[in-house]
Amino acid sequence: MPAGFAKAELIAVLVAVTDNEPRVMTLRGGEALPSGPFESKHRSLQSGLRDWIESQTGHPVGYLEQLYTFADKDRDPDAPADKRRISIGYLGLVREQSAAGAGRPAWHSWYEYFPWEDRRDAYSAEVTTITERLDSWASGDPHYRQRIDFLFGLNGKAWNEDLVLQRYELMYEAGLLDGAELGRPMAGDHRRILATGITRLRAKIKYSPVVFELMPESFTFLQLQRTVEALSGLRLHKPNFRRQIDHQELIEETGEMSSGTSGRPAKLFRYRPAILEAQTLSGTRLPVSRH
Amino acid sequence: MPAGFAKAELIAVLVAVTDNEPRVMTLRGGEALPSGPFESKHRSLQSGLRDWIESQTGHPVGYLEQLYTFADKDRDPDAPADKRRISIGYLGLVREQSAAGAGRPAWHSWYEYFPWEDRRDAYSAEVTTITERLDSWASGDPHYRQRIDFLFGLNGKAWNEDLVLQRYELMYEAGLLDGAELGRPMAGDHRRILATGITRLRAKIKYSPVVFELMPESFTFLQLQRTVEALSGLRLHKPNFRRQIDHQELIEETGEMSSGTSGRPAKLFRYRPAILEAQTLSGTRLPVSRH
DNA sequence: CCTTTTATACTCCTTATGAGTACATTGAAG
DNA sequence: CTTCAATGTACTCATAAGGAGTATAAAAGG
Repeated sequence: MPAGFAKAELIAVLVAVTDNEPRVMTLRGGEALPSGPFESKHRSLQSGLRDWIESQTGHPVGYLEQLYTFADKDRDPDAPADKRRISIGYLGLVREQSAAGAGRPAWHSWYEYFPWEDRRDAYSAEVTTITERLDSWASGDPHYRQRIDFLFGLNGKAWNEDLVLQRYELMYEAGLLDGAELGRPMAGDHRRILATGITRLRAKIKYSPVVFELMPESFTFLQLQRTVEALSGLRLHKPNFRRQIDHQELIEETGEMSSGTSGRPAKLFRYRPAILEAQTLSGTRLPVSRH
Repeated sequence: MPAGFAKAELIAVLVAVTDNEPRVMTLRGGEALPSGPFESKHRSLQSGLRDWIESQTGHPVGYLEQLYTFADKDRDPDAPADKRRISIGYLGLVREQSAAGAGRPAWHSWYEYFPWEDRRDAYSAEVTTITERLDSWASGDPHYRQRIDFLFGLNGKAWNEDLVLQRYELMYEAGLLDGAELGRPMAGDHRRILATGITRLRAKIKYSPVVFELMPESFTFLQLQRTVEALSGLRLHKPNFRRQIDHQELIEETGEMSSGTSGRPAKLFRYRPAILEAQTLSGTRLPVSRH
């Protein structure tokens, strides 16, 4: 086979949020991400993947974007060099998990695989284990010390929820992921691909209204907040969250009220995709000169 | 050949800034981006590409990141379906253009290909041509009207320099790119790949210190500003640019002064990569609750 | 000496954001 | 029926960041 030919497949990180847990679609009892060979019948990868996902989950994919193409040699140590496997990863958001599609997919909380990424409540016991083991691995090297502090928010540094992949890679490098003690493993490099997806999504919710792809038609402020909290793994300040959302004019009242919950009923809102154009919220951080 | 095998190649958007112009490395007289077959000898795509670029340009690549994987069917209409070409695109930044490497690469300003993206000074004549032709294409459809206004900053909307790819795709859809009148064409879909690279870089300079990969060892504030202006295609407000930069503590004085220019000599600065950890500047836009 | 060009330091005002307080409604426990 | 827990909603206050413009300093060149 001439150089330049390789086995190509698609692999999907499909996310939904149910019961305030971010869930990812898995196969093989939760140890693999859905993937399949690169089919040639569709015009684009995107449209082909979209069809495939809808047949699997029974739900339309609200949002789909290319994540990353994984092709390093060490992902598949046994494969011959000229048949290196290329996986084109996609991140997809679906509105809710389905009962059962063709492949009977199972949805698992992504914190099963990355328990240390959930900082909504008390840190899990794993966190101290991790930092202790990282400490002994670094054995006083100031360069690694600084990196650990930065990635895990230690010694005065703030925790940054976006650094999912970098934390995973440090732990991998330190040999903490060989056993099954720290989070649930996955086949091959699927857990790294999942980490890539979480990283992308956590970054994205800050400057783009993708969260609404995960919300039902109408929802309360608190439901929206809980969804963002689930994704970011952080607790948010309620009044400030409200202020930020309605300052952006992304949602509007439906006129209905929530019911069935304890506490005072809340107004229901819906997303206003009409405003979608103005979405590129952040816009500029450059000090532009407007004359 | 079984399904799942495809021809894979690497393609690079290599950027340098010289004489206040953002330049991209090209082959074949400026009509193609450098690309090559997927070689299997390196551990990762990244390291293989890095070596290749250094041999081509004679300069080390300061920064290299994966851009996007292009695989749509219509990029190569003549190819049989089962031999679809997959191109893995990378964005690389080099410090200056070299005299001549092995492949005698030529550097062209990226505004040759996208003249409408340069808004540093008076808009080029092309801009009015474009909006007129888009207008007649949209022929009053309010949906397209709104999209044109948003993408090109018309009718009260602000120009957003990040929407390079979206503008290119709208123009493509409207059939404005068939001839050679609007910017210089490139082979195949290379111009779209370049648009993807520019889009990524323009977004990136806002929240990450990648600009410094394009700067010489020491530089003045104005040189830095001119580089950012070249990349973003915008004029910046000088005092505010200064304030923003030194507020971030990314650079420090070398102690030297600039010379040889007209006007008052300026202090020279250097980048402080020591602070690189704290780079993730933007950090949070979520109203986190810190207890 | 005066003009041009670049460098650098401020001021002013508005908006965004972190943090906390106060009060309103509901259902459930006692 | 009262109280409380849980949720919803409206504020205030202080600080930081950002847009816009002004003022002064230091060089080169006529």
